[in-house]
Amino acid sequence: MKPPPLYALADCNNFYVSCERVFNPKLEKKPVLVLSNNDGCVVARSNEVKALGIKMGIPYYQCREIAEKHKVEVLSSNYTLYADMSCRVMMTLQQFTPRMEIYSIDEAFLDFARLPISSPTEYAAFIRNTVKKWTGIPISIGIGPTKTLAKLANEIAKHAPEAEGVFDIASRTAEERDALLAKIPASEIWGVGPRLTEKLGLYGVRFIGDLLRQPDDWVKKHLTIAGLRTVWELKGRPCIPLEQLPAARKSLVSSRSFGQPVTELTDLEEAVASYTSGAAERLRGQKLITQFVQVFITTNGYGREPQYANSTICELPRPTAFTPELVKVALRLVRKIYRKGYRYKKAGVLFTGLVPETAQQQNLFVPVADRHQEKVLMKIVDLINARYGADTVKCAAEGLAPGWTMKSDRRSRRFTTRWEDLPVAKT
DNA sequence: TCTGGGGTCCTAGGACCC
DNA sequence: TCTGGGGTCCTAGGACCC
Repeated sequence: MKPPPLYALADCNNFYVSCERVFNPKLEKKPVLVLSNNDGCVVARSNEVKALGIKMGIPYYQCREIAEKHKVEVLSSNYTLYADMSCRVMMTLQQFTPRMEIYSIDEAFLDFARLPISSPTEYAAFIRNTVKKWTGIPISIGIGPTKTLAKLANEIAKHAPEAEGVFDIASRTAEERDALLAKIPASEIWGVGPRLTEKLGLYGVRFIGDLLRQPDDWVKKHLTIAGLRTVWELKGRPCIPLEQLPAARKSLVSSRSFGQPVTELTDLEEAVASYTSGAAERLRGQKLITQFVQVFITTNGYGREPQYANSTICELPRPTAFTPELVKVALRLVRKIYRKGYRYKKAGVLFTGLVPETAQQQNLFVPVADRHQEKVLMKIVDLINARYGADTVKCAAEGLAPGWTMKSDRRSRRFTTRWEDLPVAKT
């Protein structure tokens, strides 16, 4: 007999803040927030910061005053550190189930259905303690018969103090579950964002209970097929399967806002060359090659100044991950769309039509031997940059001392991935 | 003054074809 | 005044996620 489906969602609490605290215990119990790239927006908040009413995603300048008043520790994001910590958490979680989906940098779904356990709640509590002990990262775990319900259970686990970080919605009776869902705002549902919340509100649908009372065809009409799946999941009917293998990537983008507005083509060229080079390195890291290169540039959409945004795309004669070729194409594209007289805020490069490097088509006009040389060259460049630090070797087109780089004034050290940055226990 | 980056999926509408 | 119908493919835009 097939056991009934049971999913656990493990979610790291305030993940980036927790990573920082592992290596800087002085931050414990203090208000801490982490900013996005370019020190632009708030992307992680400790509970103390949440209590101050500082909202997720807002631009930092809108909360600087209150942050300074309450002596909030403000940090730039350190993605190298977070990615490595994420890896440790995921490896730990992996010990507890043969079937797991890494959903994001700080979340994983664990299949609990086939495990020889008598109490999912106790098992989850054990997992939670182990992750904390092995990695230093606090997590919460929600358990449910579908992924959407496990997500919701996780929210409950995080906010109900008596839950102690674990909540199992599957073990509740139908009445208990209905009573619980009736009081939760529809905006908390996985897959319901601000737009849909507003739209639902117009129809008087404010709580999950309201939504579950709507007939299927009403849901499909107003929320599309994705919304209908969500509603079925909320009713306990699994529609979103566990994805153990990450889906094949379809696109890869590298884009940045500039620390200061850029007006000159030469600066844009350097930025685009640099993003292209970084994107190409990631492409190779995933053993992919790209068929299309797209470049986009844009002025600051928030400002009142004259606006301009454009993008253009080029199909390559054959898919590749060879940096010099990609940079050459990207530079041609940025020159094509550049217009003098604007203050540019952001540029980016998008690779689409990705295929595995092993699936490469032969091309009559490009000798196989040349391609082999390209591959060897890129491999050596990647090795050097991995060992001696990013940008030890790079294209001249990327510039030497660019003035357009992003702000990152308060970044912590790369404690776990650079020898020079190893934490010092005592000096 | 200051507003992130990197993804996916769905739909509507136009182009095009027979 | 009348002005086909139905299918596919592609793209842009909108919505969501973290």
